[in-house]
Order: sequence, then C-alpha cells, then structure tokens
Amino acid sequence: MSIGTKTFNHATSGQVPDMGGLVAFLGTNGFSGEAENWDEGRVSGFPTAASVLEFERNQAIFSDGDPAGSFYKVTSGAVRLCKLFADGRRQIAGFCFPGEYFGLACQGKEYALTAEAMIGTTVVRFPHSCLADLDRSSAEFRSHLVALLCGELSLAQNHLLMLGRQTVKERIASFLLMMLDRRGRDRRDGVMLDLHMGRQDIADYLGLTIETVCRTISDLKRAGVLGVPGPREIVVKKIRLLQDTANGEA
Amino acid sequence: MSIGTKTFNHATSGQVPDMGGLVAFLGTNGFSGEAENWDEGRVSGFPTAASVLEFERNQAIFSDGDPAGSFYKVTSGAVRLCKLFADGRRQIAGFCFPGEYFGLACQGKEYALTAEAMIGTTVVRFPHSCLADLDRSSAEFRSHLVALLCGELSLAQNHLLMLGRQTVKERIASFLLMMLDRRGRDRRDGVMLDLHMGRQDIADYLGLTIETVCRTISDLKRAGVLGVPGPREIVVKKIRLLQDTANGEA
DNA sequence: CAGTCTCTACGGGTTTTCCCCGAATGTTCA
DNA sequence: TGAACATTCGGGGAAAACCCGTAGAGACTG
Repeated sequence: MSIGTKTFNHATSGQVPDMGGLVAFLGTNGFSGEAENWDEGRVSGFPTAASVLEFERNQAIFSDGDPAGSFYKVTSGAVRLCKLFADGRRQIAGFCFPGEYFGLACQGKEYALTAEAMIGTTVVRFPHSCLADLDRSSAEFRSHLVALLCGELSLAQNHLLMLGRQTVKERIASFLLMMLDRRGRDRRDGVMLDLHMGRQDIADYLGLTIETVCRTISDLKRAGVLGVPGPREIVVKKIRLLQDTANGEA
Repeated sequence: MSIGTKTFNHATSGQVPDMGGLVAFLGTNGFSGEAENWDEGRVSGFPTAASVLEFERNQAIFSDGDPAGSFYKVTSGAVRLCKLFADGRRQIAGFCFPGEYFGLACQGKEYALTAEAMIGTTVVRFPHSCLADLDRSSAEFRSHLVALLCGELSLAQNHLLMLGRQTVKERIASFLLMMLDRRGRDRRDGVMLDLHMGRQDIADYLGLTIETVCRTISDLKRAGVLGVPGPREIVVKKIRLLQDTANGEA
C-alpha cells in the first residue's frame, strides 16, 4: 500500500526522550496552533522507530476499523478524516495540513475513522508506544499537549455550530475563513487560497450536497466576493463581505 | 449568583498531590467512561481550594466570553454547554452528567461557550491552577487523562456525523441510544430513561426545531418503539427497532 | 381553593430550503 | 485527441422549517 518507506531506527540519544512536538492530534481536525515552529521533523528525538511514508491522491492511510497502532504527522500534502456510512453517505470530521497530527483518537484498539491523502502527501508515522513514554517527557511538552487538545475540541465545537445552526451561505463563508486561518493566510483582499480539495470534500465537510456547494460559491462569485481561477483555488476579493456572510449579516 | 458555597481550604496532605480523577473534560461533552469509579468527590487530594456550588434550573454556571479561571465536575444534576447566536439561534455542544467534567476548553483566557444547569445541580469547582500541578501527578492519572480526551473527541465526532449526515429519525434514535449509554442504562426493552431536559434542548443538540423533535418522538411512540410517561421521561419498549432506526434501517 | 400565568407539548397548513435527477460544460490525464 | 472525471446549471419534489393555534401541567397569586 504505502509507497516509499524509509525507516529510521537510530539509537536513543541517551537523554530524556524528546517528544519532538508530539502535538497530539487526536483524530479530528488537525490543530497545530503555534506548533509549527516546534519541530517539523525532529524525529530524531523519538525513542522508537519512526517511518516516513508517502501516499498518492485518494490513497487510504488507515481505515475505519483497522487495528490502531500508530499516529501520524503530516509533513507535506493534505489529509482528510472521514466516516463512511453503509449507504454511501460520508461525513468529513476534519482535515490535516502540514505540521498537524492525526490518528491518536483510537477508542480502544481500532481507528474510528478513515484517513486518506487528498493530494500527494508525506507523513511521519510514530508507533503508539511513543505515548507510553509520556511520563518521561518534559512538563513543557505536556502542557503543550493539553493546550493542543483544547484547540482540537474548540475546532470540533465550531464545526458543530456550522453543521447544526448555520445556513448554507454562512457555512461556506465560515469554511473559507477557517481555511485562510488554517493555511496561515492573512485576512485581506486579494488573498489566494489553495483548497487542495474538490467540491465533494467541501460538501461532505459541511453536511451539504455538491450542487449546493457549487451554487453557493457561484453566488459569491457573482456577488464579487470571490474569484475562482481554478476548481481548487479561491481568491478572496472582498474579505469584509465574506466575514459578514459568515456572521449571517448578508 | 451561586447559592450554597462551601469552600475547602485544607492543608495539602504533604504527599504528592492526588489529582483525584481530574478527568479532563475539556468543554464539550462530558465523557467519563470508567471514570465514575475513580473518585466522586475525592476533593481532599487537591492542592488548592475547591468549592462546592449549587445551581438552580436554568442558572448559568459560566457564560461565553467570561474570563476562564476554573473547571468543574458535576456531582449531581445535569449541565448543558451551548453557544448562542446574536439572532437567537442556539446550538448545544454537549451535556454533562454526574461524574463528568467541563470548563477546561478555554482557548486562551475566556470560555468559548456557556454552561447552564438543566435541573438543580451540584458541581465542584477547581481553579485552573490545579492543572499547572499536572507534572507532579501520577503517570496513571495522565494516561487516564489522555484516554478521556480521546473519548471526548470521539463523542464530538459522533455528534458531527449526526448533524451532518443523519436524517431526523436517525438523529432522535441515536440521541436516545447515546443517552442510555451515558446514563449507564442497559440496552434492553422496558428501560426507563430520565432525560432531564425539555424538547427544546433536544432540538438544539440535534440541530432541529422543537416541532420536528415532538413529531418524531410521537411517530416512534405510535410505532410502539417508545413510551412517553412524562415530558422528560422515555421508556424504550423495542430497543431493537430503535437501533435499526438509528442505523437508517427503518 | 379558584384563577391566572407561563412553559411545554403537539397538531395542521404553508413556505422555503435543499436534495435528487438529468444534462451540459469544463478540466485532467493517458 | 479522446476518455474519464469534476464542476456547473436547471427543474421537480420531498422534507423540514416556519407560523399558527390548542391543550395540558405546574407555579404563583389572591
């Protein structure tokens, strides 16, 4: 399945193991916060074997029900975490971009959802046994872990608001604003945004159909709020209007 | 505001502070898992002052935007965590029942949502400074903490599925099954369930209107799946049918 | 105790939203 | 270039929101 596997099995450096920004992404949205500058590949501190893996577009990294043994950090590309119903319905619980973690939320012994590469993606895989060494990790790291988990939950809460009580326009606008923040883009007119996903992914994240997503984006384009240079690219032309739309003031 | 406040300010027992089942409920759904038997009032181990507070039905424990200084454990009653829109829309992010924690998910310095007592409720309040002592707490507790956070996130993911992709009937059925599990009830015919909430709370949790909730519960009653002895009580008469409904097989 | 008030539950009718189906257009890749 | 796929657009229909009204239970008042 996985193509291009390089395994590091270096000796532990003899010191207290550095958890290397094991920033606890427990399975929903990746949330890094200021974690970006924590390491970015400081794999070397880990006491156990870590592997670098590459995945093609739409390739599964792990699937709902698989035995859970590892968690992952995205180094390049993008990952979606989703749940599939028997009848084909799909809900995306979150996305992961470079610097973010996923695969820790294994209730019991199995993954509760499926992780797939949305584009060509490189990840680092860590065995869960790394977590058992949490005791010996630094206090700084541990409080960082808690902060990131809080951020995780806040992201999920925001997602709940969108799905439960926002209109279609509000959801689309909120989604785009979230993507701007997530990808480190400023909130200013003319900013270009690479979505790295198709309309179906947006629909399954927002609990809508692909048609509704298309229509709403077209509406925003017609209103001069957005530009759409390509299917996976968005230019925000009037950020203020987009924010108003997200807040239901349009 | 708070009525009946008793403050313990006992001397630290001179030992390593016992976090007393500080089971990390970070602001969304309370999730206790097997935490029920962890302590249940073992406040005595805490290094800092903890207070027992009582709240009346519909009284706010803290509000969205309040400065965040404490987290809470429910000892009796029930708590809802919700977000209010300016135009009156409301989304309930989760409920907390005895043994569960809330109020840890303060992104930054302010609470991100509002906590209200759904019925007469007793809680224990812990200052956030307790968390700073996390270092000195036991390894057992810390792994417990991580497990509970994972459970938290799984609950939120489940909620996302409900809001995003389930039909009205599926949501109601899933909600009732979740409540059964949450309140420690067996999944068997004839089980009585105290909801401790009105129809509006159910609606705001499931992203529906109160009319739709009423109608759907009536439908299930007519179908012989449920009995409704009181407005806040449900008797599950055909658990199998309820499960089928939750899975879209009805 | 009667009376009033409020909150909650529930039913019906209307309107809107958004899903479903079909088709045309655009994009990507072999 | 052609084939496969994704996106966009339009029309019909079903589901749920919305707006109405009714009724019952409980709380408060006198």
